[in-house]
Amino acid sequence: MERPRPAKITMSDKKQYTISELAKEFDVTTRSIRFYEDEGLLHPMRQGQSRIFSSKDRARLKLILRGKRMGFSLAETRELFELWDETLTGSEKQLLKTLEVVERRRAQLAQQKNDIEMMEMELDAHESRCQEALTDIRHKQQKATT
Amino acid sequence: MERPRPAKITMSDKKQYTISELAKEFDVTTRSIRFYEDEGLLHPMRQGQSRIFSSKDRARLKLILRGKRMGFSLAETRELFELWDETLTGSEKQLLKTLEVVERRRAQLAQQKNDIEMMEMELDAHESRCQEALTDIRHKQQKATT
DNA sequence: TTAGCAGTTTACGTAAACGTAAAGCAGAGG
DNA sequence: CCTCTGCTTTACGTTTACGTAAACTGCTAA
Repeated sequence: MERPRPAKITMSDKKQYTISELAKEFDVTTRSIRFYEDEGLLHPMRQGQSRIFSSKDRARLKLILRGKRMGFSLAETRELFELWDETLTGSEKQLLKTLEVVERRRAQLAQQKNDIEMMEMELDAHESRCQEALTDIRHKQQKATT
Repeated sequence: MERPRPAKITMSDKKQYTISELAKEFDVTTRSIRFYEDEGLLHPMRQGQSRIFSSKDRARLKLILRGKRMGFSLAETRELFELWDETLTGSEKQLLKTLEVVERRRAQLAQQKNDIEMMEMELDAHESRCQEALTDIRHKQQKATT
């Protein structure tokens, strides 16, 4: 009787996602995703009582996680989201404020790049010291066994 | 009677610091500094009951704060400190483990650099959109006043 | 029909990183 | 001598970002 399947959630082109799909893809718990929704960072639709996430939600989740890796709080990320959204509807004053925020973020990124470079240099230095200490130790072992 | 001042803590070459000096210099609260000590990240000497911080402590505080800007937890920073310290005394096994950790950090930094680049591109894009929206608005205002 | 997931809400628990209030000691200046 | 200022400890409070448990719903496979 091959009836057409009852309109599965997962369409072939994947414009929609279940909570566990996203959880698996990005390696976060469903709890976290729900929490992000509660905090106003994601706005999934509902089918019955189940959440359905759009590709926009997916993109946002990706941004949230990137923000976390960069040390941003959820509040900061939410602030960015809200600014982005206001870009479409905002007044001139709003837009100017947004540009200011963008500049501040840029400065922050510059600082972070600096921090990363310093950190890399230190890693280099300590790696060298480590290597030296290692060859030293091995040298001594060599001598001890002769 | 010009006696020599009673051995002031602050020598001219500044190898020692009080808690509030460091707090001011790095714009953190004294509470935070004490907390870092409690967590084993700083090890100030004592003069009576007052803390005296060495320039090593100062350097470490700088590293702690940099770590925070990069999104590191205090535990992660402490782990690094401990590894650095072990470099001097560690066994071969210890040193190899340290090298592993260094590699992991490097990978993390690479990821962060990537994240930052992406973020910068997005800031560029949104800034452009903002600028467009602004000229649009101003255009309309121009028309409205003619 | 029953069992078993996957999902839901509600709510209390927890770890990290401090904030903040209380209460006390110590030296310097008036 | 008294007070002020800075430092100290002790300890409870707070925010963020979830973890975890309980109890319920709805679909699907056996």
